[in-house]
Amino acid sequence: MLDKKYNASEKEKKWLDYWKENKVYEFKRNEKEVYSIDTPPPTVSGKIHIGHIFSYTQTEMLARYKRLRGYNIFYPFGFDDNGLPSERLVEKEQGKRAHEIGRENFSKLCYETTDKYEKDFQDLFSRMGVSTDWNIHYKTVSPSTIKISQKSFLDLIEKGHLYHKESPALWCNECLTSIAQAELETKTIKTTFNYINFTTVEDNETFTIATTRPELLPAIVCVFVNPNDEKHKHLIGKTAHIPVINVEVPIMGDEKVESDKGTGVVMCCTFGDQTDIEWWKKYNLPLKYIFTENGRIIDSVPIYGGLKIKEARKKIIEDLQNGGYVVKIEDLEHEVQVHERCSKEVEYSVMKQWFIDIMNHKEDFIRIGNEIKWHPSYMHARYDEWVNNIAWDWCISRQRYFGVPFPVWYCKDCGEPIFANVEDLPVNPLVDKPRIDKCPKCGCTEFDPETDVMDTWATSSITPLINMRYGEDENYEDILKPMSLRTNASEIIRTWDFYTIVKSFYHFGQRPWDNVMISGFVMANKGEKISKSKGNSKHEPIDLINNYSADVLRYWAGTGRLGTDIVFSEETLQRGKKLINKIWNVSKFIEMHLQDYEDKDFSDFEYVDKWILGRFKQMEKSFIDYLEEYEVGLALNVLEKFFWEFCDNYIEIVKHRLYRPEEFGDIPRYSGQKTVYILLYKLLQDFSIYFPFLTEEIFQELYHNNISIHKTQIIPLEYNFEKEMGLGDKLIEIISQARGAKTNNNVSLKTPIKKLSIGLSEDLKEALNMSIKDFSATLFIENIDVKDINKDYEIYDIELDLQDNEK
RNA sequence: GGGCGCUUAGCUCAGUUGGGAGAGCAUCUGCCUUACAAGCAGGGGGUCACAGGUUCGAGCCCUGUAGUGCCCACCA
Repeated sequence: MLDKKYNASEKEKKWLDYWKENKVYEFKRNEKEVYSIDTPPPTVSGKIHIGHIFSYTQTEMLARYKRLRGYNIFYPFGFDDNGLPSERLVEKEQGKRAHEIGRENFSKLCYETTDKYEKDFQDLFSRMGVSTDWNIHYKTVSPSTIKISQKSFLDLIEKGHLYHKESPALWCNECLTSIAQAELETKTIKTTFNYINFTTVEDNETFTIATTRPELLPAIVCVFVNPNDEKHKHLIGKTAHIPVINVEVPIMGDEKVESDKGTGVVMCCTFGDQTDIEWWKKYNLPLKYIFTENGRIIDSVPIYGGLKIKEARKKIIEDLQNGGYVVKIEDLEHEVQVHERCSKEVEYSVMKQWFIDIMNHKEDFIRIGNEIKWHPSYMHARYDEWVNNIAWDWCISRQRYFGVPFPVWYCKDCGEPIFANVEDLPVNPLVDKPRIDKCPKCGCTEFDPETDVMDTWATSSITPLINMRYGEDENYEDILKPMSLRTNASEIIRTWDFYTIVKSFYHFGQRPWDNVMISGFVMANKGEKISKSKGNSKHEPIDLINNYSADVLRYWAGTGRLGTDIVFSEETLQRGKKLINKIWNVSKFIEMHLQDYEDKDFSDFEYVDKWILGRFKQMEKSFIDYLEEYEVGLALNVLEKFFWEFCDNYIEIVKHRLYRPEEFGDIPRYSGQKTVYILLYKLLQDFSIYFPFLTEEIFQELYHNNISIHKTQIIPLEYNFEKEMGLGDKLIEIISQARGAKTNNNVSLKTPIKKLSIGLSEDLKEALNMSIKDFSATLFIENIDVKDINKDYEIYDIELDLQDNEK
């Protein structure tokens, strides 16, 4: 028998052990169709906050739904322990920078630290009831992942989509590495807008340029004006003299200059921004690179060499002012691009880097985006927007330590790259040697290893390949090309989703998944996103689980609409707690009345039973429709609404029949038993998506016809009770009004109704006749006076027996 | 400045082809009813952000404005 009260913490532990022991969520190849989910590997350097719980749980619910629909679920978890975030975590824990610790030791520390955090993550997700098979989980830095990532690299080399080139790249002089466009964030900073006078060499005409970055003057290679700018176009073709540093550069015209921005005259430096790079390429301008990799001016620049960028800015402004070249200085607040990992302003560097070709295949990436079904559909536009506006090939070189090494050496003499053989992977070029003993190009016998490591996203983007064990003897390539579903929040559409599509297209020429499901964000308050920097995540997931239970927290995570932000709300948790309590109580009630029940073929249902079965069928259709659109929250809405109606109306009606067979008859009682037997089973199945623990406990106690409720299948009801449904709803309205009459008289609902005078349509009269016993018992009616009318129904008079109340 | 969302009761949120404005919490009033007082029944509470437009009819469709969120651009 079910306990009087449901003890969540005790039961949740019990079923976690049970599921593990019985391998309920184990993935095994079988004849069933596979449904596969590519779920985001959380960064172990971060903390799991309720935002993660929100989106991961929604995915998990989908996995449970598909499992109940008979699919073989391939649902692995991964951990992202790769790259800079892990390095920064270790540096923070050690209180030292990576280069102080040394490459070998530092990598070791990274492995140890990430292992430790992974364990915590795994425990937390398990506690939430995540139905993953931990045997197929992966991490983004492990020998097998490195192997697959290097294999991916070599495949792209072979296919000609990867190239090594000296080219301007975004550079972070805090992290001392190049970064990709996708790793940029914007930040508002206060700076000054400096108006500086230049002169023409030819006729000594003064003109003014405005810049926020005067320290770039030594890097100036050209001055641009718009050829249609009446005020300035006469300058084109002349030569500009740059004050203080005393160099002369040409003045040229380009349409891209906006005459109403600043003074309408722009200096082009190598490099200050994206436009500089465009012009540098377009007009084949010289390269004057003036920054060191750690953010200083190179020594060869007179006066300013050796200064930090901001010191140089200050000094050059002073020098310009002293020379009388500064017209004015305005305070300015503007957005700059910063590295998302450290929030420091980025610069541009020019060095040899590995790039993946993006620009030549944008149309293919758009086409693949069109082949994927996006949930909700409007998220597709964000993907298109990003792909259409991307301006760079993807730089995957990082001048860091902890990451996937490039399987590459370079000839010491001619620089020819020597690639590792696929069968030797994984390789670490710092330790391993190339197979060949001399350079095929120049014959030199010495090689330098590539010291860079790959961008984190270069590996994260192949999670489908990691999942399918790409290129291994035993693999899942046959069932995971493409995977069924990718899930993530909207902010990484541009990175994770996009890069995964790029890789999948290059490796297989096809989409990586059929569907993408995008979740919303959890807000701390209205209009305030939860973020680490604000420290506004007030609730630790583990505390919430301990205080409320995993099922309750899952309820919160399972509310709301896909892709829509929600505010964390303790009231929603309370609501979930009440719902769970209600499910428990009604199950106890049903269990009590099924003690002598034997399931057998029976279709002669009582009228009211047909009504509730019909209602369930109607609800279940919309429940399933929502889930097929990945709307777990909306599905829960309709389920919950039905459930309360089931309790408050149907159970209240049927209980008399269940309690008193001598009064109602054995067959009507059996009809009620069969109805609650079927409906509780189906309700438990539907709720099991949201409350895996609670429903398992009840299922094992009442039905136990399977090793787990999570291994059962949802099979829609075949009954067709269209007619009973509509009329039944009307009868409920009448019952509700009669109950209202009692409440309005401040008497108990048990108070007998002496006489109910009511007018009914023909249909309703028939319906009432068919359920008259249930109807009377529910309302404690002694006498009904029924008239014929044209409309559905009308209550003329309710006469209550108020004697008890008057004493 | 651009793309895509959001704005509905005091709070948290639903509202699926345009026709009834809803749920939970909070609040008020009753009720111990052979599952459940962590419950049951009932009431009050909304110019559906604002302004126009289309339509017999708009929370829903169109245009604009404001606030807000994600992403991007803007470093002249």
